Amino acid sequence: MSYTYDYPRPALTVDCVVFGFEPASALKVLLIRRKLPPYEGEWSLPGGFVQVSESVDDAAVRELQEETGVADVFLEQLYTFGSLQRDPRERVVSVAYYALVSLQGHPLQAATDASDAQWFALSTLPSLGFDHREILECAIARLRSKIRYEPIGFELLPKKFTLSQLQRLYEQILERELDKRNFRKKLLKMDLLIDTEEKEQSVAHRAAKLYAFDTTKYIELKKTGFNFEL
Amino acid sequence: MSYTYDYPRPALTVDCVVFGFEPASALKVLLIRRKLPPYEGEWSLPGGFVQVSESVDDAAVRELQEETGVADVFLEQLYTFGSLQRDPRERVVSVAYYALVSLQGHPLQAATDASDAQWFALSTLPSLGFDHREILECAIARLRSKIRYEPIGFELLPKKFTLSQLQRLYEQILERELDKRNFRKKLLKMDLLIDTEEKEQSVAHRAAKLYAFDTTKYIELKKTGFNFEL
DNA sequence: TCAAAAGTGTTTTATATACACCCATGT
DNA sequence: ACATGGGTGTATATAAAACACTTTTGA
Repeated sequence: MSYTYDYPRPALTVDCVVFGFEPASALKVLLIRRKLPPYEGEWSLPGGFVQVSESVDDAAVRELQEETGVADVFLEQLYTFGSLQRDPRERVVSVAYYALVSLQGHPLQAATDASDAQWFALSTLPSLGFDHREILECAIARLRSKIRYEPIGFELLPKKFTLSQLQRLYEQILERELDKRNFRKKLLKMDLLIDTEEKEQSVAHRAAKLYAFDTTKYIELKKTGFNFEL
Repeated sequence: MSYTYDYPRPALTVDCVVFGFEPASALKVLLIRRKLPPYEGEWSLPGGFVQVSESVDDAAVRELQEETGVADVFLEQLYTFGSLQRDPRERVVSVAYYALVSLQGHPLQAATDASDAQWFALSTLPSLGFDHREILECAIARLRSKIRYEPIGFELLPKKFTLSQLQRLYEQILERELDKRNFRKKLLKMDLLIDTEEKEQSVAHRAAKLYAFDTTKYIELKKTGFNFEL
């Protein structure tokens, strides 16, 4: 690697695809309305410039907090988008991240200016500025494949959840129906769900048991070669 | 996303982890010896600055060609390393790539200055400058997981190869022994290998059949939901 | 008492694993 | 004729898939 000191550099940004799920609703993505050109008034992913004084990961956390109020969530690097014409003004390379949040307990009003941030169901997305549609598709693909071999789905649910909520989440992300008995059998067999001894509240039918994911146990099992697979 | 025009920007580089395999030898990585500080004289991954006029992908291709002479190979983005103290001189964010090359037919002498590029077996790596060891570990992890569900192993073999060569490649990457009969059964059942009707040359034992991977057929099958899994 | 979702087992089918010998070729 | 790796099949165990009814609860 050879270094030159003052040379023209691409600008560096982060963009975040924030997935939110609320049991009994659809999987959603958080978008913000742009206040400035280009694409003024259009929807785009939250994001912004990486400062020289912060790591790229930190920049993603900061932008997410600043633009949407979302904090303390699962956030993972997705892919870096580095083609030439991504931004109409100048050369911008963007490191994309995806976040998973449970919509029970992450109200949007925490946002700096919540009026400009909004959740959209994946089926009714508006058109997006820049190459953000492509970034979003990339994030959906990652979520869809990763949820099958890592227990990241739980990040989209409240700490205590029912098996039916978990199943509906998987069905939405994988876009196919799953067999209830086989799904429960497989999950319970892993022995990674803690029975909280509590039940769902105020439902107009038999109340379901609430479970919690046993993260500690999962980490232990993983060390011994265990693979979460669904 | 808000934009400021002239603000201090991190430098942006690409780094490439080039894996090479030669049947009957070990999996190797291509390193170059640094001619300039920092880490002068030490080994590091090939890489360099991203120009404003080229995409990040193109920068990776270019640096690989310039520094090692390697061209026309499988090259895929790995991960972006964006922590603060990666480079002792200034803030540098690096987009890492990994490449897969068959050592039969990619002689190193094609390099601009081959004397400074060298293949190392994974078991006898020198210490590396920057955070390149971490990048390398990340690439190994990616290769190890991806080879199980995408047919990228063939990129490390000559176009025509024997089943034993393929098996030894998998065994090295996965770091465990595989059963010969089961391995062959599984692969042949996928019906993605073309029997070239040729045989291995000049070996001191029964000559093995040479196969070629049927990329066209794989692409077709993938569309219909087929999954390469091993 | 009805509606709505929770919860539960067994059979069948497919896939993964374990395992040992003969074959072809060059020296 | 011997050493070296090439090539092959079957039996067993494990996991996936298919499938329908009873239970609980609130309205």
